[in-house]
Amino acid sequence: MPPRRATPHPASLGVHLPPCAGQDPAGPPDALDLRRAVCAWFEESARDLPWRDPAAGAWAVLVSEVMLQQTPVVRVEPIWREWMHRWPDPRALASASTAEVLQAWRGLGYPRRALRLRECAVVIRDHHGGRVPSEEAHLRALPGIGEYTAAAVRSFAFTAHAVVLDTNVRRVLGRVVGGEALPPPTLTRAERERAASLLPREPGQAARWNVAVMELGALICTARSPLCQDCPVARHCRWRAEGYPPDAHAARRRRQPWEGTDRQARGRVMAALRASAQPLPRDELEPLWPQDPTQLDRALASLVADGLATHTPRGYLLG
DNA sequence: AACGCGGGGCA
DNA sequence: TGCCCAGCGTT
Repeated sequence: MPPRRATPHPASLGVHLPPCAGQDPAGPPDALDLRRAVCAWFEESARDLPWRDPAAGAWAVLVSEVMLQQTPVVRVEPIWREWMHRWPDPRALASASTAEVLQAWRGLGYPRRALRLRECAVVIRDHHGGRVPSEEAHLRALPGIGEYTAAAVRSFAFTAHAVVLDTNVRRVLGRVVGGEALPPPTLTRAERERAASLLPREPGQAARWNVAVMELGALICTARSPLCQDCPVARHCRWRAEGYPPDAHAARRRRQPWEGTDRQARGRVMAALRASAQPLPRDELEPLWPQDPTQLDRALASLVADGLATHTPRGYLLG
């Protein structure tokens, strides 16, 4: 049984997806068993996340996906609810100010995503009649929407046939099919081909599989300490069968430092700007980063360049 | 292909 | 402390 669990009732996805039946001939012979097991597990163990509500709509899905880029679900959920209440559709967000949007993004990290999300809203309003597009090319043309997010929106919001390859899916497939502890540092063609070969041909089944395998990676097949005892596909898992060989790419995986970096300085400045209703003179910013005034200036300049801060005669402002 | 970009929680 | 998290855009 999964550790943090879930809901008294089965989770739902999209509108009328068929149950995970399985006569879909795509993929290796084993694939059918694999899919059935993962989907059955999902039915009873999935988290009841609000953006999976069938009534949520494509805008809700798009907002959730952008927020979830490199940010854990638990931190996204309350902010997502707030955004949906405040800006229930693209037109609403398109009318919001930069400062409002950045203020409301608090705690999620990577605040440039908030600006891009509002830009998405403007483009959707001006070029797509206020509705989230479903074509891949149109989605990819939106700021901040890359390969993963476009596929996720197409699959989850439009029940399209799309290969959804996030960090969870990559890890699950890498382990179960590839026998590797962790996926390579950058997404490879081989991974795309593997995922495509496992994707059910029928779009509804594909969408179901996508969300189910992603959830498995999030709850059971976790990066740090996988719960193989509770895993519905442990008997299919090559990594397990081969005795859990260590991460082959460990040497090439590089960690990003934090202490003393420009990123930390930027974050500190942003927190101060968010907390202040009025412009902050540079003198009042200096105590935030006493160790290196040059670095502070660099951080300020980059924030202004990114559109996250404005330099007025009276000081720096959010947005 | 590699790098910059937040921030919090947990082993 | 190091690692991880439903990645993207730029170089």
